[in-house]
This record gives sequence, C-alpha cells and structure tokens, in this order.
Amino acid sequence: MKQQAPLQAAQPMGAATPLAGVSGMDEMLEAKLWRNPCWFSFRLNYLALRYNLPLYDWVRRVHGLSRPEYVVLYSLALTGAGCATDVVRTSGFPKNTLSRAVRRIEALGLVERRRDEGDGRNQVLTLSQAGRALMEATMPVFVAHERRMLSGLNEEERATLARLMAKVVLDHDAWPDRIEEGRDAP
Amino acid sequence: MKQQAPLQAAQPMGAATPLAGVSGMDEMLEAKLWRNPCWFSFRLNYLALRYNLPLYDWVRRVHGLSRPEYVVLYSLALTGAGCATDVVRTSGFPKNTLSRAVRRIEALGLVERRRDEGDGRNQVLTLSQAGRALMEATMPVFVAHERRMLSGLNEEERATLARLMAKVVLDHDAWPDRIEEGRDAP
DNA sequence: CGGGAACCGTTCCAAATGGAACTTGCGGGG
DNA sequence: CCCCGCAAGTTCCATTTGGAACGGTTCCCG
Repeated sequence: MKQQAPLQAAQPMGAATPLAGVSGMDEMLEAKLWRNPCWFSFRLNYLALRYNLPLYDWVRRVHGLSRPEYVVLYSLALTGAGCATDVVRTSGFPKNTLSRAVRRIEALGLVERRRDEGDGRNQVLTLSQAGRALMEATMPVFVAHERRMLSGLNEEERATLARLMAKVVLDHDAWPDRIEEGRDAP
Repeated sequence: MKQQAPLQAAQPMGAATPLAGVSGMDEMLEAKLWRNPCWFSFRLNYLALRYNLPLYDWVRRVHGLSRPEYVVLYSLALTGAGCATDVVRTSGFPKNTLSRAVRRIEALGLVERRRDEGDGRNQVLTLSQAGRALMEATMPVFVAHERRMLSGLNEEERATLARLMAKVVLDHDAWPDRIEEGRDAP
C-alpha cells in the first residue's frame, strides 16, 4: 500500500495497547483510536455521534422535534425551570438557534414562558403538562440507548468513567472559548 | 423557586457525589451532571462542544477550512491514505458533505485523489505536500487544547479515561444505527 | 443620577447542511 | 452471461444553521 509515515503519535498514551487480534477492524478507526495524538477528542466525537444521530433522528421521525427543540425540553425536565441562556451555556447551541427552538415548542404547547419579575431581560421557561408527558415517554429511549452503548463496561468501570469525565467538566471555566490567531505553539 | 420535581434520576450512578461546595456553579450544569439519567451523553456532548467550537472556529478564521474539510485532512494525516467512505464511517458526517469537502480541499491543492485500481468505485485520497505542511502546522494547536482540557487529570487518570473510552468505542458494532418507531420500552 | 458596558432574546440573510434520487462500478445467482 | 442488488460518490434542493447587527433591560461607576 506504500503509505507515507503518518505524523508521529507524540505521546505514548498510557497503558493502552492495540488489542492485537481485531481483524475486520476498520484501518482508519484503529488509527484514530491508537495512533492519534488527539486520542481524547476522537473518542469524544465518535461516541457523541453514535449516540446523537440515531436518537435525534428517532425524535424527529416520531415526534417531529429538532435536536435543539428536544434539548430545551430535556434541560427543563432536569431543572424544572430555566431561561434560554442557561441552555445556551450547558448545550453550546447558539442563542438564535435556541430562540427559534423555544418559539416553536411554545407554539406546540410543550413549554410555557413568562417574563422574569425582577429581571425583565430573562424569561422563565417551564414544561407544560404536555411537555412533561412527552419527556416521560421519550426519556426511556435515551436512557436505553446510553445503557446499550455502555454495556461493555461493568458497574465499577462505569462509575470510574462518570467520575473522571465529571472531573474534566468541572474544570470548564479554565478553558478558552476562542483561540487567538497567531498561536501555533504556546 | 417552586420548581416541580424533575424526572427522577433512575440510577444512583456510581460513587460520584455532588462536590458540595461549588457555589457559583450554574444550576443547570449541576443538574445535567448529577441529576441526569443520561449522565454519559451529557458529559460527552458538553466536552465535545467545548473542544470543537473554539478549534474549528480557529481553523476557519486562520486557514479558511470548514470542519468537514479539516476532518478529512486530519484523517489522512493519521492513516496516510484512505477513501471518503472511511472518513464517513469514522467521523459520522454524511457522505455528500464529505464529497464536497474532498472536492474543495482537492481544488486547494491539499489532497490528491486517484481512482483505485482494482475497484473503480473507490478513490484513494492522500495528502499533498501542502496538505501535510498544513497539518503539521495546525495539529499542535489541537493537541494543546486537548491537553489543557485534560489538565485537571493526572497521568494515571488520563490513561484510565483513555482505556475506558476505547473499550466503549470498540463495542461499536453492537449499537443500532437507527431506532425503530414504536419502541418506548424495549 | 446618567451614560456606557454587559446581557438577554430576536431578526436577518448568506451559507452550510443533509435526505433523496441518481450515476457508475462490482459481484453473485439463476 | 446477464440481471438484480449493493456500494462509492455526486447532484439537487428545501431546510437549517449560525454570525452579525439590533432593541430592550439591568448593572456599574463616576
């Protein structure tokens, strides 16, 4: 095949070894897993994709809701109430996208929105009865898909994974939101 | 605040506990971390977002490449060669999006493409010299951002995280690509 | 007080996106 | 040997997306 030497893998990356015997394994997948200086981001993006695509496609076919719309509902189901900006900060969707999403799910009668007394800029969103019913019908599908994806891990491994990922998330305000132009090597 | 009881958290979710003292902590972020039956997918999506948005915004501003375009280049940098479908399967972008991406980076002289002898359907992509130079200039920025995000973990924790996430990824063909209509409780 | 900065949500519009249909090339069973 | 099915890439086009600019509100500081 005469392939040029790929960029060297930089860091040895811990204990992990290639799992020698996997034969039908996609060559590119293996490279991204084991010869990738950005090992973390690949795992992240790959898993996120395999999680999101089937579920949000299902939500759209069965309930006619887009991903941002469902994300707003989901967020409200967890917190009980919140404003659009809370969802912006915890989901990363741009605020205009969420503004549209809120308008639509309000029109569908899934959420109620009222101005926040005391701060006229905010508007408080809450699930309506219909919204709550929708969430109770759909959440089990999300939970089931997640469990299936994690079924290769035992209970202890899942707990460790949850703990480590949370530890990373909790550092979040040390990260830049924007990377400046010139910097190639900091 | 009179918020309705959120959907119950289903599973106790391992050892992890709320980290009692975090005060300025966003209420919704905390709910999504600690009172979320889909704890895994939230961590996944949140981290992926905080990783992707600044970096791909930077790539676009500084090098004028879209995310799918850069993903193709990145994939080739790791494997040396591959066809568009390999990238589809390891990145999750739809194939028409990647088709456009390949066309553009070819026009920019960053990749070369030739028909695969022996199977005329495939086309083999390889980085050009310019493409390789671009990757060598930009990868360090990606690596640095990833390291910064993981800087709260020590070496051993990072190795554990890498191992566990890889273990999940390697199960990938047991997962459904599509979720069927009727199913609410399997 | 008063003016400027920051913040929330909305609107506008050019550009990216992705589902579906299409083209071309391989392969396997009558 | 020839169809029919399937896989890789491409094209088409309606929809979604998200950057930028805007209006209204609150906060801060002189």
